[in-house]
Amino acid sequence: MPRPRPTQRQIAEEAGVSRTTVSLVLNDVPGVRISPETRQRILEVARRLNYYPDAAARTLVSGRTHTIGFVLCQSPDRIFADAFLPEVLRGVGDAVQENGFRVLLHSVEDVAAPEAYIGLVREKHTDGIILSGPRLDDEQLPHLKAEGFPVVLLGQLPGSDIPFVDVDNVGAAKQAVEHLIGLGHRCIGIITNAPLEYTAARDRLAGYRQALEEAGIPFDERLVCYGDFREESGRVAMNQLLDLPESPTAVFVASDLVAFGALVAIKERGLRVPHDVALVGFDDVRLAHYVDPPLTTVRLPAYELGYRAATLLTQLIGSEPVEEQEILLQTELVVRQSCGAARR
Amino acid sequence: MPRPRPTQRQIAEEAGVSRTTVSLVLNDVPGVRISPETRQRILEVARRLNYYPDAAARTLVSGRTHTIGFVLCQSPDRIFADAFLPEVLRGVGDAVQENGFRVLLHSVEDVAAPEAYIGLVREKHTDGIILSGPRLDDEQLPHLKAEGFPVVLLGQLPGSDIPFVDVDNVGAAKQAVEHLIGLGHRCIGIITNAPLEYTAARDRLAGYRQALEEAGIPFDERLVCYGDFREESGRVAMNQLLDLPESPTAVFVASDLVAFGALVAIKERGLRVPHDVALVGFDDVRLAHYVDPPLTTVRLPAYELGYRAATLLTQLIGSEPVEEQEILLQTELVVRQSCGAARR
DNA sequence: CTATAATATTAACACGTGTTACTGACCCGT
DNA sequence: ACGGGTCAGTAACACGTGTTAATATTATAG
Repeated sequence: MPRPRPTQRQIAEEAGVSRTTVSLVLNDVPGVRISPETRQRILEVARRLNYYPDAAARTLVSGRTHTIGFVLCQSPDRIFADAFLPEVLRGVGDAVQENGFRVLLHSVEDVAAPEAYIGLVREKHTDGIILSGPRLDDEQLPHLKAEGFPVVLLGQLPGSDIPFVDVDNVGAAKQAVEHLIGLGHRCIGIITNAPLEYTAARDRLAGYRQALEEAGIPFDERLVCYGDFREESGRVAMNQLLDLPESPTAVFVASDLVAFGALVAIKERGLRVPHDVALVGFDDVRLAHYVDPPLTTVRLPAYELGYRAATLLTQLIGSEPVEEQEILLQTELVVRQSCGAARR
Repeated sequence: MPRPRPTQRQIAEEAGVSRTTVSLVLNDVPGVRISPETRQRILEVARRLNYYPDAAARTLVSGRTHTIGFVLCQSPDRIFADAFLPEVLRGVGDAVQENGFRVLLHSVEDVAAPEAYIGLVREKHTDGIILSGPRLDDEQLPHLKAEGFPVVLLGQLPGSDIPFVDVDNVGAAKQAVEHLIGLGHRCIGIITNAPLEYTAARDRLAGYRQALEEAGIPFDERLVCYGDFREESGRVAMNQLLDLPESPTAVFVASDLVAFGALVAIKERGLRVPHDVALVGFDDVRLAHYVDPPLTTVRLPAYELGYRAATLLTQLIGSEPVEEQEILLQTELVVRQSCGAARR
């Protein structure tokens, strides 16, 4: 029969001391004087018995779980989020390990459901949570915020002052469009990644407008079309653009997936990329490297998103004074062939 | 200042009963008679105070965490595993939610490290673990097995009798090769997904041989080349095959990523797929749909892998008698254009 | 030699819950 | 009136740990 797990009591008995002393030694409590011999003896016994502290008991008495919750909201943009999830999780994992925390994963289908993820908090499974893909219709979030429970958003929630980590969508889009302008294009269209209810979509459109403005190119509403995460929406949108009397010579598509649809639409008309239409995408999905022609796009720092979010959260949990609680990460333009830069 | 979380004691006071009664009512303990009025009163107070039981206290006294660990071993085949991780995790998530469990995610860089994931178990964070990508050099696993700690492997470990869930690699490879044979090919090469130290690679090669044998096609060692997860290895291997005096008219590549490399090699020689060389891959990575020509491949049931593994684990934890503890999931051949079936 | 201080260790409480054995109260049949 | 039985509820223990206030022991100073 398997002997039971060793406890501090057993160590105490074998070492001939009280359980209190064992606890003090094992936790290396500062400001407490224990003789070196006793200390040594206890450590030896603990090692011999292969002692590990009981997480539940520790949590119960200390009130801290040393665990963070990673809440994954399965919105329509899940398709996009999925592509980066492994990288983001690696970042989160590395960060929490450095700080002695663990990760409780929780995916939520319907954020509106009252019991969505609140149990993680109320039952004290976690000391804080990362909310990936936060929604405005989230009923619970304001409560948590009000109670001072540590929360970090992966993504943004307009009008809330909850700490977040996100991509600098405005800057990234601006950079992409500037690149097209630099290649000599003056008539540049945009296909958004999603309807404008989504912050990311609005921001990327804003970046597009900023780039035009700074280059002195007038904004033309007809050159703006809307995607909805899915490939097919890109095909439809691109066809709209190509049907214009003056169709654009370049298009910034604010999502790689949508860009693939746009690519299909262009090919269906017998046109060529980048010769007839230059294309720049957004996300740098793995696929982007492989399509024909390889897609110029904006790379998201997925690993860093996770790493920074988890780091920020552990700081908040530790009540450390945190200088920046709203982090916008820079992106990187990956130039391939779809923009026409290579052929110059 | 935020008032403290309500406990059973507070409920007891407000309802004018003992704490024991509160516990009995909230847990709906069978075989205990409590008057309907008291019962009702307690439930109302609990609801009014927004009571949630404390997970740590519950775990401490019951010995059960209602949590499973998902241990992700980052082996060289991580590149492959990543592609399916989100789907697998969805499956795990759904299964555990149905059974009232949670998921503690833990990624491990170096399995050989003694403290790799053993803390999850020793500190009693979990009631059982799913080990994704188990390795033979795992020192801890035999101990856990010996102690009867519930473990389910996602993947196989030859020579161990630990419960596992995996893809039927032999059957899948056989099915793929049979398809090529059905299309009239007699000289069929294979590029493995990995060196033969990997069980999956051995099994897929075995499936290839079985298909040939049953069709009465002699096995030719020269038609076997080896990949190592990465694209580049596919390019090299395909070049070897194409350099043969009698080069194959069809090749089964036991990994999509490696197949992409093979595709490049073929194109570099000015040959065409499937006209000159037919190709079948393995995994059905998202990319497979997009390359030119779209890759015929074997689809892995990623969601189901996760779902079944988690379900099996919760059964083992509950000491339920489980009929099959070694589960091989069937795959699905996805016919696209790279195999030449479409043009018939 | 006594008063004070430093050192080494411990008893006792707290955390919030699950569970068992026990106590009253009440009713029934004789 | 009294033993036996159901009903409704409770006291008490257990789980393993962190932490504070107190105690025994020894050293130091006056």
